[in-house]
Amino acid sequence: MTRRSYQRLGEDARRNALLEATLDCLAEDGMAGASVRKIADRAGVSAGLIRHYFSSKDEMVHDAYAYLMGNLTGAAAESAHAASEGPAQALAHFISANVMRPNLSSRKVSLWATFIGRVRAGARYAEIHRDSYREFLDLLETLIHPVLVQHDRPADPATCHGHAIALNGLIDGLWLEGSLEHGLYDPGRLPRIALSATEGILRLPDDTLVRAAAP
Amino acid sequence: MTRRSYQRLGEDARRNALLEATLDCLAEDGMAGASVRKIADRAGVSAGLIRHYFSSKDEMVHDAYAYLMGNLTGAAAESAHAASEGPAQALAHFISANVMRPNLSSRKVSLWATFIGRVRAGARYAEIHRDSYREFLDLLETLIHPVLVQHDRPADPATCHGHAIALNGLIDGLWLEGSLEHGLYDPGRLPRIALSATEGILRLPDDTLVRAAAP
DNA sequence: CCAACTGTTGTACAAATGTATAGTAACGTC
DNA sequence: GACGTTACTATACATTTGTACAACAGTTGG
Repeated sequence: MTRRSYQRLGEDARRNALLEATLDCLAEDGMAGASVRKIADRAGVSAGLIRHYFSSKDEMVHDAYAYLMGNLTGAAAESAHAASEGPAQALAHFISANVMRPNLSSRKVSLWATFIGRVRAGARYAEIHRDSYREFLDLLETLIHPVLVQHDRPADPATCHGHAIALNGLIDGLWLEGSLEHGLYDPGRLPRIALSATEGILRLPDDTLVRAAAP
Repeated sequence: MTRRSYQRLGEDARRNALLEATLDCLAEDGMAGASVRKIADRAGVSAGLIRHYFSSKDEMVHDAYAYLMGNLTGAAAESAHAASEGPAQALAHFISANVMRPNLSSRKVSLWATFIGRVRAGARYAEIHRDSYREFLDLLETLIHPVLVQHDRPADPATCHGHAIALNGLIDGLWLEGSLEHGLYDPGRLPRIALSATEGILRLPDDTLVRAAAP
């Protein structure tokens, strides 16, 4: 019996490769099709290895969820951080980034939805969801507040929180439908729609954010 | 060998029972856990019967998706239709209905998300999604237009369409997070948040819709 | 260059899966 | 009340699943 040759990888490299392979399989075939054998195949290792890194398949899938959400929020937060011309620009860039590539991606939406479908029944999924959602809301609130102050709009915590909830809904929904590429409209219109809607929700003068987002 | 006694049901009754059982199983265990045996158990029939009504398990799941979406949009459309005091009230009721029970339901969101996760890879899922999304957008546009006219706001088709996209995003996102019961805020606040945000997006005077929705 | 460590492979196994099919019994019809 | 139709049950079968485990080989330190 000849045995496959292989390369020993460090703890983290192999772990990440397995998580990426898990996400690939999940994006293609959903929970039903992501078997340990397919995942191992995709990662270029044998099925048995998975249990060397994760105590069960479930644990691996949970970790893959947390890994995905970290990437998603991280990418959007970065583009807000990169904006240096005042709070309106930071908010505008953050919102735009969420409805443009690379965040706007059918693969990412598919994964996100597959996991969301498990939140109700799986306590661990619910935990990861709640954490990433809270992080997103907090981020939004800190971006909204200075913009409201700048335009002399009410900016008490309750108002900010309500606005953050509404904006998160808007972003989630637009990101979702835009990513699914159903061909009902051009996703290129999304940033403008999102910014204009945000101006309305926050009762800012028209074009405040649209102008801030322009290059 | 004693054989289970049973009752012969009409074509439609049994079909619907199987679709409901499918949704129940999907809501609990996702695609991975919804096996023909579990579904048959839940419906109180033997596993073999499924193939008498559906040519394959996949076909049954597809049908269950279409069945679910029909119910969701139908319920919201009804509450808009029931409003008889002008266009603002119809729009306000439609939006409220989408972020309140019975549409606000963790079971429904779980199902919806599980299906959305399959849209990318399954052509039939994509078709059902596109159809139900288009129906929702059209419905929104016909509700928005008279309200804009009433308040002397621009109401050309392009503007209406953009507003419908934004509103759909807002509704989707709020419905989703509200249904997941993560405990980060009180879902009872959602109708007010949704209506206030809609006023902003459509640039209507404050409280126009909030007042219209009041009993 | 050898020895110890452990990342990695391959195989084994019971349980669960979708489908196929033979046979049974409930119901409408005459 | 016998009869034919068919909704329905039960069993069988090949595949796939998650997990377990023994054997192997790449790597590191001496």
